[in-house]
Amino acid sequence: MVEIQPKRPRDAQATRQALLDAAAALFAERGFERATVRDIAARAGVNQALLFRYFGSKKALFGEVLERNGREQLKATAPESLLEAALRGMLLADDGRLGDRSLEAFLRSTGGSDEVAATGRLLGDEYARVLAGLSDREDSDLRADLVLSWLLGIGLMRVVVGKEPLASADPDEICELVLGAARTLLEGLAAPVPPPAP
Amino acid sequence: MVEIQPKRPRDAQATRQALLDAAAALFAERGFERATVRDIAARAGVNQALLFRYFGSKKALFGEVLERNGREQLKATAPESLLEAALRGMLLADDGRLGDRSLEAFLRSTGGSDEVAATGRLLGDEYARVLAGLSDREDSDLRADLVLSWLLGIGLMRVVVGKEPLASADPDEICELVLGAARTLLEGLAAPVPPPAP
DNA sequence: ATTATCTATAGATCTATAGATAATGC
DNA sequence: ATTATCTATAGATCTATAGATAATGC
Repeated sequence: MVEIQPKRPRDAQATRQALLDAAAALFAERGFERATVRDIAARAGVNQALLFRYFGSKKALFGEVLERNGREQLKATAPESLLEAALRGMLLADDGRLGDRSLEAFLRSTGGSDEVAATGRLLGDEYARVLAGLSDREDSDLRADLVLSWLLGIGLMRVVVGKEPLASADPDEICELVLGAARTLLEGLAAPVPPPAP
Repeated sequence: MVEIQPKRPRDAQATRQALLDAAAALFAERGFERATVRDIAARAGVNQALLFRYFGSKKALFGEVLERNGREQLKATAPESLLEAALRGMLLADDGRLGDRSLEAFLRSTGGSDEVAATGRLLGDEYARVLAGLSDREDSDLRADLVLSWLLGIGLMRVVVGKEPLASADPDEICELVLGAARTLLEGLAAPVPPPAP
């Protein structure tokens, strides 16, 4: 299964990028702790010492991976589409798709170290701020946090834990259930319990 | 900060229990990987070799911790109260409280190993089955999974990540927002968007 | 005599670094 | 000459085990 790597020309920039890509994939597959620097370097097809030369430490590399991918989606998506885009990105994580592997990497790494959690918190703040902008309620920040929590929880159960039937459920079906409830929560409609029909 | 341990009488049962308690606390604080067997044994006030004698391996100990605490709450709570009980249990996790530390342990350990995730899946199945019983919809199992995902996501963001304002929010306020939306989701009321008021 | 507990250590990792080697640009 | 890349290894863990020690029950 080991591909014969074509001799790569000396190119610091390309090596750096290869390390970032390999790290993104391995962190997503195994989480921070179980993805070793040797595995990452091997997948990138470069020597393990270069990882430290270009990123300083494994934690610093993780931070760059998370920021890079996360901010990409944030900048590329309009606020009112962010919720659906983030949810669909996560629901498709299993496929060969790239995209929001950073979220998966984060979910598999949270327990690992406080610095990992801190990196995730920064990104979470940005997502939540956008979501809060969709709400007019005075507690919009809290509501946004709850919606964001739901997104991450669904990713945790579906992708990391593999809980059935959620793990195999149709993305459209999940979106319909989740987006409806989430929008209701954000827009502050109190989702009143209707009087029992006779 | 190290307490002088009173000489403990030789008691295999008590030692086993002390290890379980220490493990529950440390797994919750640091997650599976970062809670070392030496730390656990030290907190229990016993020798590290006893952990292997009584539980076989660190993973087996983790499994027992998770099962013991999780099933306690499941058995002690009526189905219609489970959602609120689990949510409140998690919201109070920061306090000196014991209770549902197992959930925290799980959240901090998910990335760690597939066996850890598998243990969590078993427990999740039981919770979800109870929640699904509250719903009459044909997709009640999926709806229950989504509610359970929300619970875990909130725990992840509040306790592990420390996302503000969620981390410091009043439990009652969170319960009001979450329980309303979750019940709506379970009971299958489609949370219709009301027509815009003039 | 039984068995709970402890000592000592094997064996396997993993991150990170110091310094050698070799490909490029001038 | 510069600098991208590689070799070799220090140094620090951590889980798990084999076998010694010592407290209890008969």
